[in-house]
Amino acid sequence: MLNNLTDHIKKFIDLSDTDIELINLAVAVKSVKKKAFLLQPDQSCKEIYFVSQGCLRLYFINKKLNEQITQFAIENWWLSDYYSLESGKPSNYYIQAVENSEIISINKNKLEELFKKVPRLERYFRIVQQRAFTAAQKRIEYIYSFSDEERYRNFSKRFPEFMQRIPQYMLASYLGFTPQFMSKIRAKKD
Amino acid sequence: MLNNLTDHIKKFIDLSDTDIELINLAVAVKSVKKKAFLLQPDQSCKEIYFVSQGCLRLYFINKKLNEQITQFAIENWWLSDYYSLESGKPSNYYIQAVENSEIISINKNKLEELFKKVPRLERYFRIVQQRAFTAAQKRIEYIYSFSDEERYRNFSKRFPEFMQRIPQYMLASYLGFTPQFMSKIRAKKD
DNA sequence: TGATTTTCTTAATCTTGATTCATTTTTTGA
DNA sequence: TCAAAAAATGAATCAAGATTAAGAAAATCA
Repeated sequence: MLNNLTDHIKKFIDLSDTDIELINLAVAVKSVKKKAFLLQPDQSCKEIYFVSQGCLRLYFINKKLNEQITQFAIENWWLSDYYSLESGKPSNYYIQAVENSEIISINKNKLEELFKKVPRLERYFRIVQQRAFTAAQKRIEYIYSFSDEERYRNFSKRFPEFMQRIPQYMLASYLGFTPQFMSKIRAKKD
Repeated sequence: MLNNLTDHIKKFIDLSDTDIELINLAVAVKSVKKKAFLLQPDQSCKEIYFVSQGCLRLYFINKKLNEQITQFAIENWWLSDYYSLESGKPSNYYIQAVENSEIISINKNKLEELFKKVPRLERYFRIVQQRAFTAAQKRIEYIYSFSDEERYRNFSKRFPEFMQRIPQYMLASYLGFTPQFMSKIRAKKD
């Protein structure tokens, strides 16, 4: 549903019918099956992804050869490897669908053209980026404030619905500890 | 020097002389003595800060009553508590000068007015926020990729000049470990 | 629906970095 | 310039969470 994107944008800026048409011409809608990849290491990232429906994860393989998830994206979130996108360098990351998902993508160059045609979109993305940055900061604050066990309990209190949607080992990875440790703390009390 | 700010902006977007005037009218320049505070907990954060000269740090007091630094800002970096800024809620953070510094501040409301007069600034801040987010992501990647010792060695290789500017205990705090542990790994080899 | 793959659990041992407490070195400011 | 405060070091003990190695339970799919 293309509307999911423009509806989201309308929460932050006004859009004329022409604006909406221009946006819809610039984007592409993809149905992505669970476990399918939108980005793999050594590809350079050319697009940003808006989750219209479903869930994506961003992860890399660390030195111990485990998957390390650094972000999830659910409905109304953007996801990309901005480092690769900006630098043009090959990514270290995978972007993979955690569920069957509907994704709206915009190519980097098309987005630049779109900014020229609809300059107010700069404002929308400024706000979106600021929020993403704020969330990343909060995450760093949490990492340094709480023990792994506390972060797990905290997360399960704050996002009980989301926990239903993903396997536990993915949450363990996102929180930065092993599935074994997660079992241990879950066994204590839940 | 007001020029430091407009010069930085000009790296990303074109500015007319009028734009520059409007920007300079909206901002305030402050000389900030080492250890002076720009923000303290329970105040709500009303401004964003651009470091024209010097160094700022953003930190909070964690549950163990230690200072936890989450960001530094040196020349040409912006710093703020965006969470407090956006929500209007009282901050949990201190923003403090690490060195005698020259800081250019913009009040939140003045910035909104300025965006109306110079809409291209939305683009500048979009790019700045995207880079800040990318840096925060990289930081999270590092936290989960490397041991504390590896992160220390990594940091000292990548930013030798910056390490000269700040006390070691601040770097230990930023990297998330104790000064004692830092002494230990420095003693091994340097 | 049964076989295979994926996910979760348990337990023993090991490691990294915290804690505590004391001392030394460096910086600052009156 | 010297006293006080701030910063860095050292060593002993401790704890959170990793690792390793099974095995059990759930989900998937042909």
